[in-house]
Amino acid sequence: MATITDVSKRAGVSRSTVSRVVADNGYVSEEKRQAILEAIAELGYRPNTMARGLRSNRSDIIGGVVVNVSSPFYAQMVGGTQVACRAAGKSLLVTSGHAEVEAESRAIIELLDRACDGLILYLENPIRGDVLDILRKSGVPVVTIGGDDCPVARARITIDNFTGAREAMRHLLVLGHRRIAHLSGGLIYRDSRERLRGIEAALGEYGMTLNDIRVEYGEFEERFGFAGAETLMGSGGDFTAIFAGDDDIAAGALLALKRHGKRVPEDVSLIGFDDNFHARHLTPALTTVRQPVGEAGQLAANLLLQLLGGEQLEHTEITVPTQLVLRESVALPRLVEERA
Amino acid sequence: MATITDVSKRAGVSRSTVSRVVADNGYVSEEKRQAILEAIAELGYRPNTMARGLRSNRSDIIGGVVVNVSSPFYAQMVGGTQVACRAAGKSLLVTSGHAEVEAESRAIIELLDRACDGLILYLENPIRGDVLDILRKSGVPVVTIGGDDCPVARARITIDNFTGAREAMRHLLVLGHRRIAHLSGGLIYRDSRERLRGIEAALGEYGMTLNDIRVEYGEFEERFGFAGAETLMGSGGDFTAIFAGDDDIAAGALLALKRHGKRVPEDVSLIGFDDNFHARHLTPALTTVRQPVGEAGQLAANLLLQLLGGEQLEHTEITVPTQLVLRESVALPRLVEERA
DNA sequence: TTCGTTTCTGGGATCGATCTCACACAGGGA
DNA sequence: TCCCTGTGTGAGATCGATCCCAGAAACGAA
Repeated sequence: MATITDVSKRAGVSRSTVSRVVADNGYVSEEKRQAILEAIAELGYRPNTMARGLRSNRSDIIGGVVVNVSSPFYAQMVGGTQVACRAAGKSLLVTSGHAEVEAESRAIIELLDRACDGLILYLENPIRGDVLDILRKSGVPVVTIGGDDCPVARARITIDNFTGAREAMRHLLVLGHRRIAHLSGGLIYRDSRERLRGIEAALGEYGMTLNDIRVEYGEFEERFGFAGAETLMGSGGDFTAIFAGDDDIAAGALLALKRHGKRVPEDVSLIGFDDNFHARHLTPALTTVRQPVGEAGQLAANLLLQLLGGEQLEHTEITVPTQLVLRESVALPRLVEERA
Repeated sequence: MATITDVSKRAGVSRSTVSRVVADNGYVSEEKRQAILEAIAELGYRPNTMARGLRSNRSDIIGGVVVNVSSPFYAQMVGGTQVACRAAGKSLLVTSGHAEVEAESRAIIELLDRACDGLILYLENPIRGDVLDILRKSGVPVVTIGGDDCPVARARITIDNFTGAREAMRHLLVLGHRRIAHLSGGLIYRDSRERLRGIEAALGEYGMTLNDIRVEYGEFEERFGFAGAETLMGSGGDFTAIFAGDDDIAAGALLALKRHGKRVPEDVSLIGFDDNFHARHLTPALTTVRQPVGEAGQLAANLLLQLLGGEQLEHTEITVPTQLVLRESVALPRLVEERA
């Protein structure tokens, strides 16, 4: 591989001058600039990122941590982030945190070791104290998506789970549903808690509280949707609508409902959250709340790039809106009464 | 940040000795080793990856190119690769090639610039000549997944599209289907071509050729599935089964079939390819061919790691098997005759 | 002419590790 | 005694860039 010295010799100038041309700063005569560019082309010179990084303490790498890169949800987010990074000439190095403190900690440390210029974190746990210290000491700017408030984060993207869940719940309430069940992804997840708050808010508008509906807690997984719906039906089954914590849960619930001969939406209305890849492929197509995941990832990247550009955005918080997507899985509850 | 010199001073030894302890090679007395480890812990020393990389010409980064990181299919592959890389203490840097020559070329160059120790490439186009030269000159080991034969690849993972498609087609033929349509993802994709070969092979076993079935060419997209099925039905619709190029196409076709009042599988059997996230969520659940994408990604990483370990695997080729997954979308064709 | 400013260039230190080499010493074996 | 091998250690070169600084040249203004 050709080095900057090779180029400088070929062009008959010093390394400094070559460096100036490559970095496009400082004064260089047009004549030498041309000679250098020519030499670069002839030798196929590409600057050594390691050497550059070592000296300048920048890597042009943005580090990212998400729960799981292989899940479609996070993949979409990463995709959005990558688009923004690429446009700015940065590479994106992404790691999975698997929603475990230990893995998340290691992921952050690894990225820091790689001398990332900045980090985008989607964590499920609060950052461990020692990692927080290292992070703070490193001075690397951090943007978080979702997750809890992180003391080192200079900016934060929040997905509006609250409003999304409130809208979804309102939708059911407006149509006249009152006997409603919610299959929650579990209180350990901030997302779940936010959604519950949204549900509560909607109920409040109708003079109801969470106590007036049936709530089951589980995991963000299809099998919980199935099991949860089974439980609901086992114990009376007196409900006209199910609000699932996410689309996977909804898919499981749908299976269970069908197994019990319940028609959706004629007998039971079903609503999900996420608008993931298979929401519209379910039968009936699932009414759900769309999260603009890719946009969130892109926004996070742009905020980080601004920070890297020297802009001061202390504790900026951007909330990206969710959107209720009406499909076929929700209907008026009176259809149930008619059958009865 | 503490440097190796800080550690050496604190422990009262030379940098060389510290380096030996960190790299765990060469002779170091137990006494000094302890002192050094202590100093490392106290100072929170972490070796600078840039400096190390610059000197040793290794980055411990594996580079990957896939078509599109945000698609679930590739995300799964990347997930598998990452697991293997992590286990070996390597980071994975992935970029999207978007199935375009230009983007794929840039992606490879970028990874090379990052001094990746090795590359895993899932490309849709043959590598451009100039990139090939750079790649060759760099001496970086390359493993390809799918895609065309790549001259620089030291090993290659192939997903057995041929056998998968043959099995799927056989499945239809064994059940008695003869009037069959195939919605191909398009001849520009190697995968499509392989699948067509598989289809041909199965047909051959029954004394038939591709001319005996109806083939429509399009894209690996749901809307082609819809349009393709519409076309089929528009022109007579004399078929008892559709073999879709992939599950997205199948999903589109299913929509079109339903729209025309065709029941699946009673009126028309439908079979897909991929076993992607929504295959089993369709109604009826889709019979399809599973591609072990994650495993392929993992295998590729392991091969690359072997290469990095110095093993000679010139032109190794591993074919990972596909598997027919029987669900609900295929039935005997005679049901159609009965209705008629 | 002198001074100041702008333009242009190269020397050399520097980033933080690795790695080769020289050397010291201990313990055998001939 | 001499030599060899194995063990342990540090000095210093090196990787390939960046970047500060000194200084030259050109130009105009005073």
